[in-house]
Amino acid sequence: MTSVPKLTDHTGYWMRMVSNAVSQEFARKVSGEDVTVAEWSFMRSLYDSEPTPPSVLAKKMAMTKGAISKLAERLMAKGLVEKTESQEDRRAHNLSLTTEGRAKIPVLASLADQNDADFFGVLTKEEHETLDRIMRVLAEKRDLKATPVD
Amino acid sequence: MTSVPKLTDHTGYWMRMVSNAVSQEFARKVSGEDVTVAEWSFMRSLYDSEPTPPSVLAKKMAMTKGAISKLAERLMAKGLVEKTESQEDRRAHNLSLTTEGRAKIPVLASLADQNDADFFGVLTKEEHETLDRIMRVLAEKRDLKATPVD
DNA sequence: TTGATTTAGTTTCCTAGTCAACAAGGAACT
DNA sequence: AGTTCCTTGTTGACTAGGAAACTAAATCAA
Repeated sequence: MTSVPKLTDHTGYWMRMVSNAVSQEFARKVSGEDVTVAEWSFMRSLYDSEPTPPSVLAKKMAMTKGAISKLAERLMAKGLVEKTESQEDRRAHNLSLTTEGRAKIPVLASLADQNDADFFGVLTKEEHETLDRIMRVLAEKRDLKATPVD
Repeated sequence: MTSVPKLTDHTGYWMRMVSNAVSQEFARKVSGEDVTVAEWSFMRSLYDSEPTPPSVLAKKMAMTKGAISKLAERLMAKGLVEKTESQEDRRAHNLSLTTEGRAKIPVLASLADQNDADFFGVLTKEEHETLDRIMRVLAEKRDLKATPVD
């Protein structure tokens, strides 16, 4: 018998399901701070290297510059990010967190910690470590460096 | 020192990254058959239980009925799915694969196999089995039953 | 220095979802 | 039967992102 494999026969299927659930739950958590997952990712990336041009953020987050442009605009509208014109290059500008934006970082980070704990806390320490290691191996093999967002 | 955890400190981060890469690569593969990942998932779900009402598909795929309605319309436009009116309930109808749609299933399924192999083939057999098991445990704990799509 | 090419960022159009409002049929209660 | 409530599916408004066209500025080449 040559039966067609089921959706559930693939590891990718389960990973997508779990990953989506993790993201959705995290989205729910951060929505209390009036922020989306993409916005958190943007802000956390910025936190490491302010001020930073949009083009660098785009690379870091593996998003198009168009998407970054719109994301930055939303964050500026919320007063969490600000733009400063570049001196050297009149096309360019740099993005930074506002005081308000920076103040949110530890709050959001602790929600991220909490989310990981909520999902992976059911695993044994060893299982969790194994999972983490395998994910990093897979990312490494594919040369995945960016911050995924959706 | 109370430093803020990095994005990369969370297992969820790596999982989202790997999962997105798996999905994107699969999307690329099935696009050659002029089908999206959501469409594949829809068709494969249907394959198990034709004919089936949209409402059941929505549950199975964890999508809103609105999304299913539009997805079904796209698939009908492509001639891969067809609709038959229900006899008992004049609001309802059932969805089935067309002959053409059914013929695509084994092709797409083998692309799914290929995709899993491409990504997880770099792991040892034991690692792959462990990963698969952990994913199923996590899905089980959260009572995740549906077919994720994006 | 001027013309061509490259780069930075924005904007427009498209896709694919959610959510909420809706129409219409069915079911249940009186 | 009539009223109310529930269920089925569709639609429209909205959101978030990608792709590509576009603008303006910088760089490079002759």
